Amino acid sequence: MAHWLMKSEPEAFSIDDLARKRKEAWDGVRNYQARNFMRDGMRPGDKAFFYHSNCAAPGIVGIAEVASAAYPDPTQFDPRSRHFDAGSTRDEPRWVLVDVKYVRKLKRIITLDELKTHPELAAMPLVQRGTRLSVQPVTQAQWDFILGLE
DNA sequence: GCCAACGTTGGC
DNA sequence: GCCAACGTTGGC
Repeated sequence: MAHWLMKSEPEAFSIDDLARKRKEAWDGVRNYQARNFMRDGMRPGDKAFFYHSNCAAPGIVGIAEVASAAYPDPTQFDPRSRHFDAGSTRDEPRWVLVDVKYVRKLKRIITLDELKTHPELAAMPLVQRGTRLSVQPVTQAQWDFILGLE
């Protein structure tokens, strides 16, 4: 079973929002690399760190579970959506999403600052300069190490 | 196919 | 709100 990290701006959708809704379609991903991870890598049952980005204290705040295979993101077909993509068709959708369901919050936020201090995590795209990938793989070793920090 | 311009991400 | 870094677009 693979592990992942998924970023969300808490102002748009936070771990508490997921806790309340239990399950959410992870729409709006418009980056090919992130899409490919969802489409080709994710399987139901995979676990993912829920990461809060673009906020006062960026960091890992919880755990979610992949709850579906990848399927077309409906927002790409909706002209009123900010994620609308005029170049995508229903026959050949460009963007996909997965459903994610709430597992739990961490006992505390493990901040980006803290993650950066550990050499064990230096290979994570998350801590590398200039990387903006919003869906990224996490190795078993990194996963276990981070949970050990909790 | 190059690359400048543009838009977005996301830490700070 | 700023701005560095990056990905995408589109003219040529």
